[in-house]
Amino acid sequence: MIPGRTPDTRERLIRAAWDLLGEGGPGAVTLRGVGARVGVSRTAPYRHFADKDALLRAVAEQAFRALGDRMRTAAREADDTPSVLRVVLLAYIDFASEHTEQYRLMFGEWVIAQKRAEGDAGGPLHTAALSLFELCAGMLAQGQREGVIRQGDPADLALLTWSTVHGLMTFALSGHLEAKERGARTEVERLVGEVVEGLMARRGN
Amino acid sequence: MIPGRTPDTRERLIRAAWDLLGEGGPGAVTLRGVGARVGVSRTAPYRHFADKDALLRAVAEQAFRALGDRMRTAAREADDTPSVLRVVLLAYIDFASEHTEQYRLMFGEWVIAQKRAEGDAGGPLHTAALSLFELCAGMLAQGQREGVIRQGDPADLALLTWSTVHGLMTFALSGHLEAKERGARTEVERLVGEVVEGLMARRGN
DNA sequence: ACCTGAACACCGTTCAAGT
DNA sequence: ACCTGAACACCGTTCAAGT
Repeated sequence: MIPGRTPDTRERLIRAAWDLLGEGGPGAVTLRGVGARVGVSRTAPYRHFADKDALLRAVAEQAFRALGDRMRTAAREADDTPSVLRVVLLAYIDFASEHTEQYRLMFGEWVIAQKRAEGDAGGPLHTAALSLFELCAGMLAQGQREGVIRQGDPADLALLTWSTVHGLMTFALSGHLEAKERGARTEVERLVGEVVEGLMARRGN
Repeated sequence: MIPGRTPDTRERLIRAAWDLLGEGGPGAVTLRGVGARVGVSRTAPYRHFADKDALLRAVAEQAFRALGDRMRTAAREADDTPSVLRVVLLAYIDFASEHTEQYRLMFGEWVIAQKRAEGDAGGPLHTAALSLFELCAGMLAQGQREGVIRQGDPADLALLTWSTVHGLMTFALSGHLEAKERGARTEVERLVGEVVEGLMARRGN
């Protein structure tokens, strides 16, 4: 009688797609496989989602939510602004490293067409991405008020910072970075430190 | 009798795949379609490539070559170092904007598994990416010697710069950026300017 | 309201056979 | 050396039919 006590089919389909994606990449996510894992027929998902992309969109939304939660939780654990920035960015790359396939779903090639299918602005996918951006911009604006982050449009700083971290993550995941040095994770961590360093206000400026 | 006078089937298959990719995205590239465009059967490509991925790898290699040529040509048109940096980065985003699908092939999700299939290091895909990186690092090192680019490991600077530009491009192409303001191209151009600004040496440092 | 099974159109890939 | 046609296993998706 309590709604949501046992996960309904819709929720279980999303979970199954999430797991299959994480285990075997995009190629491993088939409606047949998702149905089988949940214990329904291969056409059952069509009762809950318009098509395969709609199911994957729900997975991406959940990934955005999980990443946002993780960043906000990390933010609560630090007190001063430069450290909170570093901690949040590290939480970001940790999520991307642990959930590689979900991360690629959020920012990869596939998502562009999906946002258009959602109606460009206003869709949950766009809202979720915007919320992450605003979290980042808000932290930078706070730091500027405290005088520890350098001047400039906080939206520009946030976009540039996010772009750099995303770019680093992309190169790390694609192996373009890995070849240079063993331990891509440590390498990215160090470079994120440099990014934060570059955001700090300079004495007398 | 002159070898390469008329393009052979292999070359025409690559060209057809490049065109289909550009016109309709990854979904439009099918071995059947490629064969049809060239005027051979759908199984003919297997006489020239091990499988579909091998054909796409050849397309990616050509894209890397085209991007490299474009950057080097742009570099020759500018004289002083700060301007050459800006010009080369703009050539980069121009290529990415004009050949969106090919650009995604070079740095998207697909390429990771491919590099592994190539044998991680030493493969043409990895060599091509490394060559672009070294072009960027070389320009920065030259600028440091001239005293116009700030201190730091040129490899780090190159990686951070490239990551930022690639990240900006990703967000622009994915529409995450586009929503904020009309004219994503102008926006990216302005932000690339900020990136170059951040690389300049500061007086007295 | 939710699920099923059969069917359809489309893939990549293999292989025996042709020139 | 290069190409072909038939065939196979696998997709997403539709639809009439069941409870």
